[in-house]
Amino acid sequence: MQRTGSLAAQAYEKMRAAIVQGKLGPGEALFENRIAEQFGMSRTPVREALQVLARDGFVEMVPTRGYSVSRRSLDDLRELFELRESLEGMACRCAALRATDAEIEELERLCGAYERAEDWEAWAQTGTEFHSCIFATARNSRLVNLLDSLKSQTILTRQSELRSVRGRREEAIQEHRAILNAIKEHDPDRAEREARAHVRLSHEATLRSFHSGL
Amino acid sequence: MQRTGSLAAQAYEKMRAAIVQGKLGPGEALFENRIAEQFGMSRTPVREALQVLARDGFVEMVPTRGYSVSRRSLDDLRELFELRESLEGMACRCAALRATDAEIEELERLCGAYERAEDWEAWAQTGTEFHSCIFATARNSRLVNLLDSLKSQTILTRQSELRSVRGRREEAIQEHRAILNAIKEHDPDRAEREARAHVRLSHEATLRSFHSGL
DNA sequence: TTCCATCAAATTATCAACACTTTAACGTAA
DNA sequence: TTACGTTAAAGTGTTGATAATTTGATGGAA
Repeated sequence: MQRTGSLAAQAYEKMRAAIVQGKLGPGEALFENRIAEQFGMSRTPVREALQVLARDGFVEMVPTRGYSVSRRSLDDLRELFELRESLEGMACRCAALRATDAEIEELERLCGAYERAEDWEAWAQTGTEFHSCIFATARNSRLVNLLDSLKSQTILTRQSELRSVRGRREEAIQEHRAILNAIKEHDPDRAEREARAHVRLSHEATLRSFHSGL
Repeated sequence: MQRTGSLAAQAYEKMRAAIVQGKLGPGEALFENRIAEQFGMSRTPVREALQVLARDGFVEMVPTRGYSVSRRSLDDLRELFELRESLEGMACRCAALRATDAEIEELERLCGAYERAEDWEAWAQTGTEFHSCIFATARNSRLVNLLDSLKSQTILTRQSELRSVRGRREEAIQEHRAILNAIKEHDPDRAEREARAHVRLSHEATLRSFHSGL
């Protein structure tokens, strides 16, 4: 699917935004023809977008019956974090094995930028850059694709986590630093362990942020 | 995509088979119209099948430019096995945490069937059933989907591994048994460790089978 | 009442045709 | 000769229409 410009890509983005923002509630049925009419395009790009949304876990698809917005639950959150723990752990392991001096330098720079970020937007930005750099260092394109897909599904939770859990940012900084140090020393076991701990703590913080309102 | 009957599903299966069997060589360009003509259907289901094949890693897609059969390489093999190690490890960890007595009994039965299997077809069948049962026990639908997709990409290598590497089957039996024991004792750390070792050894055996001819 | 067959409405699956984009060949001029 | 603009061929992106499927309502028979 063309990432920009194509109607399919536009339909994907619109629907994803609507789901993430809660404008489309969990379990709500989605009909190709109505959405196509609403977006002012034919059913084909809508259909394509729906299939990608299904792949990414935003909607559920039943052949010859239709689509509906995925019902999010704490179980879904658990599934996502289990996957992230597994995959980010492996990514950091591989990064520790394969990082060049230049990449380590770049990671050092990004980690510093993350620590110095002042507002919430900058945290999100630099944090994402740091993670992306690690994933690139892992030299596994399939892993990167999967983590990209997972990331888009956890965008909402990430915001609430960093924003509403007191002291979470300071913890996250330390965890990033620990991962970086393990990669610097080319210690794959420790890199994986630290990365998985980071994801687990993030999961716990997210759950706390849910309990405390949201 | 409808799993049976639908033209899109048929197109998917035909193309996947052609790629796995080498009838479509790596890098070969795939054109919607020619394939549609060849299969006696319109471009729509072909297009849909190509997009799913792209998701599954069998073909590469460049927007507005077209599709081509993925170029397989030792690097691809490495990527796939790294993912399997990560995900199967997590699956076995979760299974050890969550297995009920009934599930353990079922796993025991399947493991026994695997050990008693006589011909090559039966090994493949019972081995797949054993793995599937573990994945179901892990209670993570996304994990299962990903592993399904990965499995379909490693079908060719699995055959050569078990068939051509002497003693690999006996090793695999022991490894399965070790995983099962860890799950039985609800020891997630050991279950994950054994599963990852199993995947790593499988990777090594596959590489050996490549060296020894194929 | 309850079960089953039938039918109509709604929706997905597929098709053939049209519109846009990319590529590469060709010709022209510096 | 080489660089560059033009253009036609080929292929993907999109459309609106048609075919096939599913679902639930309706009505009759056991």
